[in-house]
Amino acid sequence: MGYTIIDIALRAGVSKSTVSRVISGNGYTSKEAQKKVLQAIEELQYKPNGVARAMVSQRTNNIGVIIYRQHHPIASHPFYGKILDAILLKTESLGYSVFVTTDKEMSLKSADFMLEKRVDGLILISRLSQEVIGYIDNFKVPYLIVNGTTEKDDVIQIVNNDQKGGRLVAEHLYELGHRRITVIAGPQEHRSHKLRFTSFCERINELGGEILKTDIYYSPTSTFDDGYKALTSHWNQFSQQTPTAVFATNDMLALGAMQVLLEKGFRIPDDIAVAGFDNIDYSRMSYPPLTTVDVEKMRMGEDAVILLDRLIKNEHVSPISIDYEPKLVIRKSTKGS
Amino acid sequence: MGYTIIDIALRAGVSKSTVSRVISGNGYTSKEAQKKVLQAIEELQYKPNGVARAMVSQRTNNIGVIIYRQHHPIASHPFYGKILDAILLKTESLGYSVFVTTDKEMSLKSADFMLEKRVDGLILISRLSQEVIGYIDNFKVPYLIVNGTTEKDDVIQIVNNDQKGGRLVAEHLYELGHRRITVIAGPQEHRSHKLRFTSFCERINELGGEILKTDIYYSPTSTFDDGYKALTSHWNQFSQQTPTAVFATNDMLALGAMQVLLEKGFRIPDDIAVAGFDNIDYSRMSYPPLTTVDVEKMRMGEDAVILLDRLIKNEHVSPISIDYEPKLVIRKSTKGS
DNA sequence: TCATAATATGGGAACGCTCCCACATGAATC
DNA sequence: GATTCATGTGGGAGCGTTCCCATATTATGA
Repeated sequence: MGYTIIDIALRAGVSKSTVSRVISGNGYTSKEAQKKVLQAIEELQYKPNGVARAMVSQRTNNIGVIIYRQHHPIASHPFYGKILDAILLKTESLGYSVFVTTDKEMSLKSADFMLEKRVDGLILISRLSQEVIGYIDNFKVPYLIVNGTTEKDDVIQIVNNDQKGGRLVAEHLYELGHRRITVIAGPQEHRSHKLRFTSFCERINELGGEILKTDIYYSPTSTFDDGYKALTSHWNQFSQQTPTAVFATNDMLALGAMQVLLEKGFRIPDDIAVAGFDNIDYSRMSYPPLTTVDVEKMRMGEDAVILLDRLIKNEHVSPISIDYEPKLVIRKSTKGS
Repeated sequence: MGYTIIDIALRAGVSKSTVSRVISGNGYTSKEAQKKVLQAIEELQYKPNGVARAMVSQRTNNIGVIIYRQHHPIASHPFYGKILDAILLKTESLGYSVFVTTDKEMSLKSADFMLEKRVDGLILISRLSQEVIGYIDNFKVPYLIVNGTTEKDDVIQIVNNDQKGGRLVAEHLYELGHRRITVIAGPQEHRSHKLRFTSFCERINELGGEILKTDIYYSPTSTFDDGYKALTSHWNQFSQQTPTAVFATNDMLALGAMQVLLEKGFRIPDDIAVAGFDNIDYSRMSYPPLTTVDVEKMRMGEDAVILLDRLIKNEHVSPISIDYEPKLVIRKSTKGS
């Protein structure tokens, strides 16, 4: 294998303790010793062994990210992938390495993986099962949850204010004069979809409008294809009493629905307006670009890392739950220029 | 901290050696001892310490993935993110955990990170600088390169056959009767963009056509916005001698260009056809859906893991370079239904 | 000049595991 | 009855660090 601290010590003519001190910067070392050690390190291209370090220091400087996945997409997911990006960026600056795992329903395997590898902390993304969370909670590893929920009330949770977002879309569409609105509601077990959906409907009611039961299309999953199917499978009904707007609880569903409408020859937004939620990258790339609600994905990931770092360092972390103000992003799918 | 193998030994009334044997399954153990040990493990919720294991076995069961990034997007990148997804999926089944890092130009830091963490192997994605590759090559860590290149000829490289793909698009557009084609050429330092671009032009020439120098718009980067800018910044010129087709060396550029065309009121494909390359998820979600060349992103990631695993286990790996047959995916952006 | 502090260095234990070796038992073989 | 072999067990070294402690040297101040 590679060189060890002892090889460096031998070559520099000092003890391994001195080498250790030079490398870590802890304790006293003479300029002379420093020079010799540094030179030896350079010559041998020595890299400290992180495993051995972790062994004695009881700190791996690794954090684990577990992303729940229902089916395939994980890292490349336009929403979770962004959060992951932010995590990767932020951890780098704090000196952590990141283990990324994904988790299928009910599996404790990914958690075990992380626990055995002894990460310093864990970031759980999306709706992991309570079983998994409970399991992780059993070990004393610090962790927090991003865009998911748990009954445990002492766990940091980072979420978007989805109620507020749902209301923003409702107000926007209502102001534009839409009175008959079709809603494509994503998986209602999922906190975000549920909140977006219910707050949207409530706000419409408050404003004096109404969402008809028959205008609500539920979708058990929330992909582009689901959005596409939601409209095509209800097409007869939909086309007979064409609403003037469609709201989907995330952008993917909205984009799928929009493709159906475009294929059928509807002009957007003249014939029908479409709005989504998440402000994923692709929402602005469609034609027309999609009106949506911006969720601060990057900030979620960043804050997750910052807070986890505090948790790991045993510093006090006061707010147990963080949520971000969503922002309505008006594009041409609801309002032509 | 948590329990150790000694706690288990004490509780089960055996020696730590026996516990170790039960856990690993190596060596002889009596049914009786097994039962006692397993029970103790269960009762204490013991998890073997991966760090200590790695220390003695000299195997961490971790592999590192370094993705080159020019600017921001990394994990969420529609192309590299997919490869990462496949890596994550495949490593799980082989028992590895994955460190993910990103690398800015010229930075050796991420490599150092991985090296110090003592990963068993490395997957390098995209065009990492030769400096970084050379640096990694210095240490004896097994590694391979996905969708990138190096001068070293003993390094496994997994790539798409971009020449073939470029030719496929050329043939498709030529067959459809397009004789005046605008090409948006992504960063030419990048192997893929260069090969796609040159092979496309060559094939057009072979077929008897010609790509005019003035119809080539170079773009130093390859995002949606770059595609958008490529057309808007050349708009006067472009609109005067409108070509009948646009080919961009990746889907993002193509989608950006397509948005400009749609904004300007062009009908696609009737007025102008558009083709991209990569078959990213979003290529089929645009309207009209984008004709493109499918690159087997998932397979690239999967094969990378399989081969790296062999490398790590010191098994023989014969083909030094793998490339995949690209497949033309014809959608409505070139051929209306 | 002698205590005291600051600076500098080396030795050795410890982290939690694996694996080698020594040893003990009982069955099988000669 | 002695020798071999399969089965089972425990002790101890070692993986490459960090960190504590002991010790040595030099500087500081009465």
